[in-house]
Amino acid sequence: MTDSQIHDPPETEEAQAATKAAVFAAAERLFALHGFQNVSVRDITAEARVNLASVNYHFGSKDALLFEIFKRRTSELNRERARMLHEANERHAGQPPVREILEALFTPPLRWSDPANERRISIQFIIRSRSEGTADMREVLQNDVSHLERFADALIAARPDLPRETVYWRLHFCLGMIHNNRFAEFDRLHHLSGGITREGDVKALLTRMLDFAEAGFMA
Amino acid sequence: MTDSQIHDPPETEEAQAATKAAVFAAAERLFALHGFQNVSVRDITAEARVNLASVNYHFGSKDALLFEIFKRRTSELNRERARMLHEANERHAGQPPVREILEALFTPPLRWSDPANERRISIQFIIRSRSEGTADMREVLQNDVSHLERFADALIAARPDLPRETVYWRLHFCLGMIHNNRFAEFDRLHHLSGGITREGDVKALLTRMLDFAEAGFMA
DNA sequence: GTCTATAGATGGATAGAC
DNA sequence: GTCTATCCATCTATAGAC
Repeated sequence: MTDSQIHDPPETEEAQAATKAAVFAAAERLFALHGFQNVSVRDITAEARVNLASVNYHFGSKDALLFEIFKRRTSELNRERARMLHEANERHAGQPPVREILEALFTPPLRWSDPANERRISIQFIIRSRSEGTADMREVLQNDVSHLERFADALIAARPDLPRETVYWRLHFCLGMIHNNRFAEFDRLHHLSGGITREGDVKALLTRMLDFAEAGFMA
Repeated sequence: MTDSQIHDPPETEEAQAATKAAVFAAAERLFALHGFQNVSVRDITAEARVNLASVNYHFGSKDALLFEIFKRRTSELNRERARMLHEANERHAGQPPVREILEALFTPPLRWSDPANERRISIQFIIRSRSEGTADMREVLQNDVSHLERFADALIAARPDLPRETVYWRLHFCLGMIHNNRFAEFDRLHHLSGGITREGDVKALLTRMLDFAEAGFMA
């Protein structure tokens, strides 16, 4: 009679996945906009229109949810960068010039930053995790540098005349350029420049960044 | 120091000033090392070895304490930068070259970053306030750009051939280079490079940053 | 002025009903 | 599985004793 609850109906499973996805999306958005510590589990579940216990049920804890968002987005970003670096290697028989290496480093986060891109918020989340991340995230950032090593090696090969130390520092400067692309900094620049900077034009911004960084590497 | 000219009970006044200074120093240090939201009033008063109520008595609230540290350190930094820019102007009859303008922008925060400098922690506090600051601080950062305007104007005058928009973006890139000089990023770079980068040598780092940024501006 | 004790508010996590 | 009610820890801020 009332056996319909014994077997998991497909609707339930879909509803479960939908709930988890809603929590994930709401959390990423709120964390990216307001900071990790300024967003409570209650804020997330309210935004996602699910019940309060959903975060702990689906992810274990608030920190585990944070970490899962972090892992997914960084691995996606690293994959895109690695693919572009691979393509640059293929185009140039394993010896791409500095500009194309930097292009593989800059393009993915800038493509995500496009106002038309649904991942626009994800890159803000990633940038924020660099300064506000939990101990888990900081440990990953600290130890998981294999992805960056490939870029460092490529740059060293492209500029064998430079001391390796110099190349590492210049890579550090380039990363700083990327990490400064936060909403708040864009707004500040917009204000400073009297409104003539248009951060929505990510294609133009990419060219600007490449011009600046490539010249810096050639010094 | 200049407050000692008021004639009141010396011991009490000194003790009061000492307590306030101890709270200020402990707060700045803990905030810089662990982040604003991760440090409680209890942590601060314990570190300063004063009673729990001291923060509210001397500063009004935790946020007001944060804001007071922020105001003092940023005004000190801005003053040093303005003085160096002024000196560069005097050396070059009001038309300093790009490198000397950038030198006035980079030198103060790097001088503070020296391991031998007692303000080493202050610059970490300032950098952190850019991403974790309260609404008060963000409003100041957003609206108080008069200090940066002088640098932007000087750069525009030094490169009149460039579109103004380009100069603003390149200034933004330079600020990103500075803001990326966090302890955590230094550690990561140290790890990535196999230990060959020495961030303690701030004089060398300043030269590296100037070489990179100047070349970027000449593109 | 200093300090203890506590109010008042919030947040993460969970038990238990359904 | 979902959701409500609640526990418990923690924090800021403050009242009141001294």
